[in-house]
Amino acid sequence: MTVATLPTSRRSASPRRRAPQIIEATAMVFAERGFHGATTQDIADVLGIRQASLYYYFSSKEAALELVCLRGVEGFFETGNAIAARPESAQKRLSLLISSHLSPMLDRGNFVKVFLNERQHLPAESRRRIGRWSRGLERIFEQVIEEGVAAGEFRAGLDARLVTLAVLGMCNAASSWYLKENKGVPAIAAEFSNLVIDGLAIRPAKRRPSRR
Amino acid sequence: MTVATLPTSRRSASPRRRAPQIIEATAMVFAERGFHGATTQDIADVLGIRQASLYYYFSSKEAALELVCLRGVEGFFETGNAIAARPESAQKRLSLLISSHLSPMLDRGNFVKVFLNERQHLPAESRRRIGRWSRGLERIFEQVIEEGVAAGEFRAGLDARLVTLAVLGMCNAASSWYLKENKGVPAIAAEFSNLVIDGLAIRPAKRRPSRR
DNA sequence: GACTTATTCTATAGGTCGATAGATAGAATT
DNA sequence: AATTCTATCTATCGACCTATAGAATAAGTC
Repeated sequence: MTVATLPTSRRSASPRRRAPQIIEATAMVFAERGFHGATTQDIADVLGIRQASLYYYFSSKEAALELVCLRGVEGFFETGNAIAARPESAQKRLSLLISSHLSPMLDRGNFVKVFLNERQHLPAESRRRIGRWSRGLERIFEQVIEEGVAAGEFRAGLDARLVTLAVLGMCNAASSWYLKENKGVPAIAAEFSNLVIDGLAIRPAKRRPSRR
Repeated sequence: MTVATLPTSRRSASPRRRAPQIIEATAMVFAERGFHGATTQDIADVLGIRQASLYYYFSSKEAALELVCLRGVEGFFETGNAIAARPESAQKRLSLLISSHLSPMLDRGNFVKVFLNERQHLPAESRRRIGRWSRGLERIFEQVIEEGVAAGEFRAGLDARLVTLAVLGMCNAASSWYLKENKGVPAIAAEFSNLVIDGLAIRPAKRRPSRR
């Protein structure tokens, strides 16, 4: 005995080299069929391995969901915060928020989708932990909108909470159709920004006496 | 033969009197846990009956989902069409569309929620059938928006498809938070309409600085 | 009160799925 | 060459869940 084989701290060939692929496949399957609708067999099929082999990479199906969800939210809050803190107009910052909220759909669409649709199935603890991130992001939007009102950029009297929910709902919905529709993320972001900032109606000549 | 015992056409005490309650409970459970996350036992528990007794009311869990989804979409298309056909401005009609799209959440929130989130798990045939309704509604929004552009009410150059998806995403998202937030449907509809028609920004007071 | 119809029950078959245990093949390390 | 570590495999258990079959009860109806 004696120390014999040092607990092998650094060494090792390269542990879990395939982990990224495994979690990618998991995200894909969860995104497609939902957490409860998907079986671990489905995931294994995508990877071409046996169902039981997955448990080398995660300890339970729920743990796998948590991994996917985490990669689905990571970054949102931080970049949101950074944008909100910029010394620019509320309009500009809101546009940037919308754009940055949409952009992860390019490279992590499945992760985001799973986070949005399946986080309710997380075990209580991690659900609440992840829920905090979510609410934090809402507050960022809400605050920028309120600042816009205070600065006289946005209409007075609007309900910042409702507007926040509207904008986030609009953006989040994109995760369910952006693959089918053939629109680039920048185009979507631009159209959404225009809609939120300026609306659909034409500016000048407000409301002509409805002369038909 | 002869007529013997008339196939009991009218008579009978009153068949499936409890059916409405059963489907209501089903909608509630599906809305809460999702189709695959919910068990027929969960539904039975809500009703205080045995799991197997449910099969007197529906022939399979999937059939139950279809019933719920149908009540979740019914009416949307018809009332949408009626609104689109009115002889009013595109602005007004779009506002009405938004409002009528939100109102079923008052009395059939769970059905709408299940339709939105779980319809993907319907068997192929009914999913496509129900999908037609959905796409029909999208086209109604899209067309009203295009008419608004043609009539010079809405900005030229906007992407009617993207705007439609934005508006519907915004409205549909409400099904997931309208119970937690304490906002009345009319207030939500008003805020959303204002947002979509006029946007957040204050008009640069081009002409006539709205009297003060 | 006999009969019929509506509703719920008991019991269980049959299938699927998540998870564990232990073996094995191959690569890297010593 | 021997050893260690990574990754996957085989085999299987137990739990849960949908759905069926048929009995039992309740609620009218004649």
